[in-house]
Amino acid sequence: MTSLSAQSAGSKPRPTMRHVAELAGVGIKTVSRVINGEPNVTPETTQRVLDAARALDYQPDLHAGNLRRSDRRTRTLGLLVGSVDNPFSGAVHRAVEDAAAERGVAVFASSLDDDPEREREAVAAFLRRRVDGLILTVASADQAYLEPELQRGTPVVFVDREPSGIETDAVVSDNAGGAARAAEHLLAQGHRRIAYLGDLHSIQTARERRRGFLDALDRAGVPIDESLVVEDLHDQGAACAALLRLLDGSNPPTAVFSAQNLITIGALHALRERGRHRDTALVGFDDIELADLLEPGVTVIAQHPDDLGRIAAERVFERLDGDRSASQRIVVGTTLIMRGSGEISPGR
Amino acid sequence: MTSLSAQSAGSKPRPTMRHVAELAGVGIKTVSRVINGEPNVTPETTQRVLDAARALDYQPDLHAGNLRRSDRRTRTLGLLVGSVDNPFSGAVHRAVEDAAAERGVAVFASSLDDDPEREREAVAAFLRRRVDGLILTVASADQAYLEPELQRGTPVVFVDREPSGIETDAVVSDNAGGAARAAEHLLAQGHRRIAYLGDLHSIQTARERRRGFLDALDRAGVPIDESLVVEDLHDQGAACAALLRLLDGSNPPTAVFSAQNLITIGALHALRERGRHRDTALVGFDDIELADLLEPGVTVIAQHPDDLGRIAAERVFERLDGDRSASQRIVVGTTLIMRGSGEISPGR
DNA sequence: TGCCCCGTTGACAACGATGTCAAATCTAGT
DNA sequence: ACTAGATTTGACATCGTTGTCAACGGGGCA
Repeated sequence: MTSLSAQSAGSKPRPTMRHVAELAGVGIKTVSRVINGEPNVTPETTQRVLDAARALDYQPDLHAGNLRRSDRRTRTLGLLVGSVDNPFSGAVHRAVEDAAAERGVAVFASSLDDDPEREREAVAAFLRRRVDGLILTVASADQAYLEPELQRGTPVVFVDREPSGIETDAVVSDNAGGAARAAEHLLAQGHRRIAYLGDLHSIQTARERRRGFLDALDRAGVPIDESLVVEDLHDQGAACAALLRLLDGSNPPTAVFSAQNLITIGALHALRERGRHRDTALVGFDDIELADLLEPGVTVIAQHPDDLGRIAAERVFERLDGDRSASQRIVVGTTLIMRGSGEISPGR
Repeated sequence: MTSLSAQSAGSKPRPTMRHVAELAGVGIKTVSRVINGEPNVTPETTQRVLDAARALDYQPDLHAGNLRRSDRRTRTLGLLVGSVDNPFSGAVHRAVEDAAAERGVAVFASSLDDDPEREREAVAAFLRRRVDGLILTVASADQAYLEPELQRGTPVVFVDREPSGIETDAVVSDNAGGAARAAEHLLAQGHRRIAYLGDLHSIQTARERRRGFLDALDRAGVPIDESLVVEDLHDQGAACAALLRLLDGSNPPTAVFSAQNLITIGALHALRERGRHRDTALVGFDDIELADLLEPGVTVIAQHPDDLGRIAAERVFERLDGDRSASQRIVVGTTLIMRGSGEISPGR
């Protein structure tokens, strides 16, 4: 007969160590020992416990254990990226996940959307869940609010963008260097009127890329036409519209540097729309899928998001393993991939 | 002077409600009331507690609370997708995240890589962390192992692929219908020799797409040339190689249906490599970025991963809110997007 | 003035697990 | 056969929080 005092919604209660212990006829601590592979349990006892655990489909409660355990590790990481459906973020995420999974660590992922408020909320959500470490892409102007958490020993590693107002590890692309490389490449083709299409000025990497680009023009002694430097483009549509405006102007650029993947896609649309894709050079920052199949292929300064993610995760685990050395700023290089669009000369 | 009995690594201890209570000069239960916004606390007491919490940078421990709380909700979801760096998965993930964030729920994301073992490990990792619900894309042949968890009342919703060996909610694309639509579209252009490039036969959606495709040919009375039906292609390289082989054969296809996004990209490479992209028709299953900028544009059967993710998340939350109705199988339609490649006729 | 009631507060047990420690059992050595 | 020492086992406190419940104090009413 089934018990009359069943659960409310017909759902069986979740088994605990106590249930397993009862069924196996041992003490609860012995179950704990078996589940955690601690020594000094006879093979027969071990087997009885394992059988009981299997019979009840017992799953240990990591958080209850963590509450009492001395290391206080939840084996959980918090990851904040631009957006989980952006390919760049996806690659970072995947690299972090791989490094984490290897160590039995699960990853909370959140999307930032370049919103400082989402940043704060995501971090708070991570901390309430007692993640062992944080890997963050940030949008706020100042991350000093993380200082107390850092003092408590929680590893915090910044990825993609550098921290401000706080001293901690960071893994970033060589944004200025990559942008300069793009500018130099276009200058080498003979271009002098190069448009710059950039992301929100509030984003640290966007400022870096702009700086690298402008510095390179400066070094080459090319005067800067302010009307060709457009910032605060945050999606394909805005980028497309901005470039259309430049192309339709009286003195259009002969080359374009688009400083982010979505902006590059918007620029590609604008060039096609005006039929200028074969005579206007284009170099994009960040690689894009299918760039090699377009005609012309899209020349890009490729970042290495997988390296960013992997290295950031490794920093976190090194810190968790006791590394107390000074915080590092690790710069990952970029790679110029020539596919055609960046090798168009201004002659026409 | 600083205390001599400081922390080992110079890290301050994490404050608990007890510390806040002490600093505010109140009982610990009063702190709990304030933090959780429970009624019956005077404004002055509330203020003192909030000040103390702020001063200590107190963050409540969600898991400790959950242990005692009656609802036993961790406000956490487990999401298993193909791979977090696949654009389709990214869109599903983003939709789930948005629905979850709205409710203060955090999301664990894991990549499946179509590996049954990873599936089991990811699910176990989720359950040890006591997620409130599971949204799963699966690779195993049978998910009966989830039955006990389902009995305990944990909502489990399958996304993208249907469950097997278990009765629960599922949100899937109309795979057979979409594949049939692709076949019909190519047939309508006059094609009779249409190649099928499919994913691993072990994947349920791959079998569905193959079935839909073959059934459509059958209905049209077009004989099936087995040599044109290639399965078990799991990445760009394999797809590219397979299509090259077909193109180099004595009787190449006049049209190609590529049944998955990576396969479509591999097919595009193969067609370019042989210079056949303007005379061989191509329809891909699943939309791909930049498909509209290629020449010809890539005709696709677009899925709606954002809808899949959003609806799956909604199902989970409805179940959590007490919905005990029979499990549903929700089918999300696909959309044929004509961009040129699918409208090439066999004539040449 | 005295009583009741309600708003406010805190002591205490409990959630599911692990660390500590002592009790029980076994082994071996004399 | 007896004891020392090692091995196996479980009772109990505890982690940070919330649910229960009782105590306290003040206001309103008879």
